[in-house]
Amino acid sequence: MPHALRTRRKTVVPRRARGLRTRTAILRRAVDLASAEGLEGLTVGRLADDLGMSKSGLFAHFGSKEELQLATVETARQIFIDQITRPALSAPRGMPRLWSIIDRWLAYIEEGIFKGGCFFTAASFEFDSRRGPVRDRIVAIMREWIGVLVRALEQAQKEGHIGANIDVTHLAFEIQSVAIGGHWASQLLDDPESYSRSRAVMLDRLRSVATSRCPSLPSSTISARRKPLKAFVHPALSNR
Amino acid sequence: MPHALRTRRKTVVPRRARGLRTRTAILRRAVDLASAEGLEGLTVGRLADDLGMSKSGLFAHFGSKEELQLATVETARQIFIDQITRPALSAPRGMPRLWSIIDRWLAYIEEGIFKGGCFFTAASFEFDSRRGPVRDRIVAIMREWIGVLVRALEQAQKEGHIGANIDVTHLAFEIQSVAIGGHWASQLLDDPESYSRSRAVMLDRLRSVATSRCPSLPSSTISARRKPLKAFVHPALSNR
DNA sequence: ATAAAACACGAACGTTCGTGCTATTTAAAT
DNA sequence: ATTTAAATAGCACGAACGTTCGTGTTTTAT
Repeated sequence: MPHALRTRRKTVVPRRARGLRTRTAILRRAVDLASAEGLEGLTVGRLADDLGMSKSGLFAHFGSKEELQLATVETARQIFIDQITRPALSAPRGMPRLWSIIDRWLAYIEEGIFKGGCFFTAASFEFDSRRGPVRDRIVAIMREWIGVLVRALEQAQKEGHIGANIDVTHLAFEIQSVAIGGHWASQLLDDPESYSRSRAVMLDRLRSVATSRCPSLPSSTISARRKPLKAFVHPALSNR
Repeated sequence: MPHALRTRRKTVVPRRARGLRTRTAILRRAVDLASAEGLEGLTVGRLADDLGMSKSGLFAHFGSKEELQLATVETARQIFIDQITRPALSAPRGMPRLWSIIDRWLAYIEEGIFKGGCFFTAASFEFDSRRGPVRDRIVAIMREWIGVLVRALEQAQKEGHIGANIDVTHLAFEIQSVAIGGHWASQLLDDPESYSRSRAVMLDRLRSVATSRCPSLPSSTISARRKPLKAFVHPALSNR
């Protein structure tokens, strides 16, 4: 809901121990709420009630809703790094590290900690047709994420784990697409197998580009027949 | 914005020539606006201004915002059927028809008629964490769409165009994922090659499951090196 | 031509939102 | 213990939203 005169306040800088603690608590809750109801659906009043504090008290920590959203995005990014990309660095370069990233990502979502699935997938589609700093930040983080995938693939190529003729950008796009597809099937269609489906597809794709020098990947689960997605056939198309 | 007591008005039934004409004009514009700014971002006042009529005058055609949203969704579905699935029926069953569906879908989006890309992709992610009739309808239409893909794949299998051991549900999920991925790359990252990327991936996947009896598919554009997705590398991950 | 029905408009409603201003509480520093 | 600044609360605002209502205007039916 854009205001006629958007007054954007600067971030509130001076902060002591207590303030920093509540600020952290606010943001932790904000990420959770925003993953479920979006960064815009996350209202100041709602968030304040949820934490048992006043609207204005909470608001004072950020100075504007936009700053709150930016801080929430930053917090989500930090969680993602702590839970997924950084731990994956302990895996050997190349395919093992790539798979570690993917597997941790899927496992983290599958745990269902955030009701709304992947925070950034939701944020991507919420802000893809808007303007301003929040969108810009989300775009930058998503480019960063694609960069992580591409780099891991390039390393796998350099290690000889995947063929030298493989277009890694292409493959990164496929991986990202299937990840988003999992979000879609899970959140919209309530498909309980959505993420295992994503995992299986990614595994299949990676296996198809792997060389004999590639360290072993987890055993494929594709061969096992899985339940079909529930689907209705459009009447106009049912007549052969 | 949920009201304490949601008063849901019945649809306004009695309608004659003039009313039907303006109603059609409203919905045509509504689909366009909603594809860009979402079904919720589509406000009654905004839409009315856009069409040079009064809020209340427009509102009277639907009785509630929810009914307006439902009618908009229905209109979008009809456009989709008219532009994509129905014309594709003229192609021979099996792989040609499947590719006709996919190609028309991508071509229609690529024309950029709707600023917000694919209406249903946007709507899917906007309503995936909500409740109510609008979400339910979107889910049903998406299941219908998956059904179209699965059925086309099954026919291709029956015609011997693709291998009998192929899991068509799996493949339909991949196709849908890559389509959504194209939307993502186009709308969020402003990647001008996004949809041609989607097309290339789908073509590649279909080619990999095609038999020798499969009628020819368009020539692949994959081999040609394409520009990489713009990406930054996360500092924490740049250290090997 | 006239009555009835359908359509459109303007003004106002109640609510929710982000935001600003001022007072009060809390915790740290002296 | 007193001072001082940060942290929170209380209250009110203007704007935008969906919605209602009374009234005028156009179209259709008789």
